[in-house]
Amino acid sequence: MEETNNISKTYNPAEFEDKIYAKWVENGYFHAEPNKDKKPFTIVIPPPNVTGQLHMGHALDETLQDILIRYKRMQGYEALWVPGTDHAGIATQIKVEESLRVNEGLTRYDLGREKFLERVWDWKKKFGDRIINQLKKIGSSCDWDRERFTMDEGCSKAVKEVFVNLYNKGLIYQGSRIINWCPHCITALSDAEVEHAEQAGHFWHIKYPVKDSNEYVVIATTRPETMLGDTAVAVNPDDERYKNIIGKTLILPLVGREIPIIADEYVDKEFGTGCVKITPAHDPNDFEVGARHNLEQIKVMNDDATMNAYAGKYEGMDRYECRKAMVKDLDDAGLLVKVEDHSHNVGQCYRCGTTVEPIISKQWFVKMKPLAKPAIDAVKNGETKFVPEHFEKVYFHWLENIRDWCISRQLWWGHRIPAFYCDDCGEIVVTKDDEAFCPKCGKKMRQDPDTLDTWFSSALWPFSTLGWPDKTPEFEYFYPTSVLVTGYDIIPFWVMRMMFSGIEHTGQVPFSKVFIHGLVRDSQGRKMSKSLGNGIDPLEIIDKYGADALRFTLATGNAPGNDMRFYMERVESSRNFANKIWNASRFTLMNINIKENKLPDLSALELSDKWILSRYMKTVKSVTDNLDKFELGIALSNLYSFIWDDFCDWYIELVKTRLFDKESESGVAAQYVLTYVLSNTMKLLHPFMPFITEEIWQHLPHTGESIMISPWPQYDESLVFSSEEEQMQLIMDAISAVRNRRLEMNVPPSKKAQMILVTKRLDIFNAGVPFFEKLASASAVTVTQNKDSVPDGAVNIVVAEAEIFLPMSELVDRDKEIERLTAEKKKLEAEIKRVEGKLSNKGFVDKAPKNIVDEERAKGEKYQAMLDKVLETLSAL
RNA sequence: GGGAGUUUAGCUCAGCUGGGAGAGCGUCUGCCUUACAAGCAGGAUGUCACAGGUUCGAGCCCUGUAACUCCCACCA
Repeated sequence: MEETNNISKTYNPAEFEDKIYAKWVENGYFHAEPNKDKKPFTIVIPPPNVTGQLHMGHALDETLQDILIRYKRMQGYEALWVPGTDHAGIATQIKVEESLRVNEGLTRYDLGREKFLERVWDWKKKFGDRIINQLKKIGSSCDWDRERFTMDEGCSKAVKEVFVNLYNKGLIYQGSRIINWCPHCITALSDAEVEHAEQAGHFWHIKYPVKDSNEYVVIATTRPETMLGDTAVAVNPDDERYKNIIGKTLILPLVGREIPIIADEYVDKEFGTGCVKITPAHDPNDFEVGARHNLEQIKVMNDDATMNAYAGKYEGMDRYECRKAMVKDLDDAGLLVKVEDHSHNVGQCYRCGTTVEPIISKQWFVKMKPLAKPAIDAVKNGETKFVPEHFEKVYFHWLENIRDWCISRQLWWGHRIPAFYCDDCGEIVVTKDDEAFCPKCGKKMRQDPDTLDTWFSSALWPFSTLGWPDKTPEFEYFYPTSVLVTGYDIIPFWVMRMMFSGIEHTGQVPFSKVFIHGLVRDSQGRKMSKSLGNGIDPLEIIDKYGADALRFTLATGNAPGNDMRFYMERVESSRNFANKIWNASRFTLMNINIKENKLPDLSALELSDKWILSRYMKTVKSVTDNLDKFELGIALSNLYSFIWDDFCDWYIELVKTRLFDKESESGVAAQYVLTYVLSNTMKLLHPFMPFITEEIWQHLPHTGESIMISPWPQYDESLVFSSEEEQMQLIMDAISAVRNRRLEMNVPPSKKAQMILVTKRLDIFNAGVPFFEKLASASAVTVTQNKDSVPDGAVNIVVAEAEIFLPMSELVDRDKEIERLTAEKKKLEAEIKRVEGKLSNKGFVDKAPKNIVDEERAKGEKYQAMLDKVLETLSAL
């Protein structure tokens, strides 16, 4: 990064972003090592799925993390950002199967497990690399030496360690229970992986005849096909209507099987007919009832939700086909009493949208209650804090209502379950070893064919990536991590599971802060999705507007945890901001010939210098404070207005005259201040817009290799000049007032005018003379205490502490002037009335803080003085 | 059926512990002022959803109402 003042005329991020990133990587600035002399600051990336490419939500997530990590790095922390990707079991397997089907007409079974997995690894390589490249384009300062993958060797080791430990503690068990089954993905799902959607359905009322009698009961069901697996009908024991038939036997229609009528508290007398068919193999409640009454469990479906042999004549039909056929048969048999419309919630697979089937199945589970408790406590006692805080409620709600976690998946892509079976004697061994021999008969054992829920490995990510279960120096130093940055939609899947896993396996919470952000939506507020085709590719935005503009857009105008809308006008305005910075820097470079970046002696500072330094210091403070509070949007908007309004619109304009005379003492001082403020402001902006700030910083006089490893600006009280700020404010207000009047009177800027400023505060306004000349189109300025020199009929402007006259009597329209002054008078009187109202309120004067009361008094005096002048002018007319 | 969030300028949104309503975009007026027309200067636009309450003082705190959004939920 050579030092030159030749900086291209227009802001063109494509010219330097990639080059700068390559330099950063080359110099190892992103790399972190355990370092006793520094405090660690650690973030592990929420690993993007290797299913495809990054979307705008990722861009937001990465931008926020990069802002935090760069900020802390500059503050002197040993800042580590661990990058990586997630194997995303179901999601990736579906993608690869789909591509196999479309491109080659093959299924995974055609290839076989081993060959299929090779294909998935190919896919992983391709998309994993693409994702890493996208991360780099955004500017992410990840430690690429520590890039991880949820199925790499280390993560696999951690997974086995955890599985075996939990198994040995009795916290992992195998059992036959009702789970959510996706017939399309052919696998079990956890509760979190099921989305519920309201669906229009029916309530079928069906007669079940009582054996050896003309009696019958009527049950109501939304899933008639499951009656093939009914093994009882239940009524409430207190239901008078049915008391006398408890214990009798029913003939299951269409099947002919005999089933008992049982009594169970579970049945709600008020709902439906008060009789409930019990299908223990296909419904979680019925499963419980069945268990209490020792009922047989008859599973009537295959894994793909077609009916099996227990369905008799319906065998081979799809579940919905079967439903239709059965309803018709029941109707034909006169057993269908009525059909009601009924909308109810149906579970759908979160990956493919297929309606899940609750089904009995032998799976592996994690016992959640003992793990949930400490995870709840850790947030309750503040060891881990959510930002914004209200997301803790979501977290608590999940953990407090949690049921055991089904972790086995009938997929090929994922961590193989480390359990081995002996086909001869049925012995089970759970081990970290890759193979096992039966402890009883010595025979080589068969490994469980299933894999683990993707989230099982993601749950270990904060420590598996740092070397756990080994006590590596990295683990010892960087763990627990500092902040987790993620979207609120992923709290139940991931945040919660990392929490209880971290506490259980490392004895420590995995992170002390959880910084939650919202979703990125399209311009109409809709979720960006493939099916709607409304997604915007972050890379396209970067190509066109630059990564800095994208980052600015994502980091601004939004409070933590809230969703945001993304649209091009916002990106354009971000790019315009970058362009503004670019040009202000170009101006600076064109006007300095100093070689050092330092401040001149305080004695050399002029009013405007003190003003901008003071404003700058306040910006340092607000940006730092807001970053510490995760208020990135506020921090950034403070910087925006400091740069654009204070630095560009005022300071640069104020010092132009001095800069024309580069060699003068005043000109040199201006160069130093200009350079100092710009360069340090670039530091404040660097976490948000890393590329442009580096590019500019490199061109300015500097010490050190890169802005990204330069120290974060410190707040320095000695550079806060409050009275100069106030003085400058009065001058600026006067300038604005003159500009306003001139525009009102249609005076072109090219027409200069004499200006007489009457004030009692010569000390304040004398310093403003050059500024009035430069910025208020004044040809000659007179600052005086009396009105003697004011010609008759001059244009009059009343401002705080002064009255300004422009001798342009030919432009003054007496009637209009009276009208304007009357309006002014009204306004001032209203203000005075408001202030007086407050001050005459005894409660206010007595109870309000003194500084507030004093402020009001001062305002009152100021407005009164202005009103007096307005009245004076008015009466003269 | 629970729970959360939102409601502020034409649009999109800020507004930190209560002390005279803000930004960006759009719009209107005037400017090619040699850093920037991706710009400069100036202007207009708000019963801060509604109704109560607390307070000297409420966009902000409390209660209730309405609308929208989201999450959770085994009434068959």
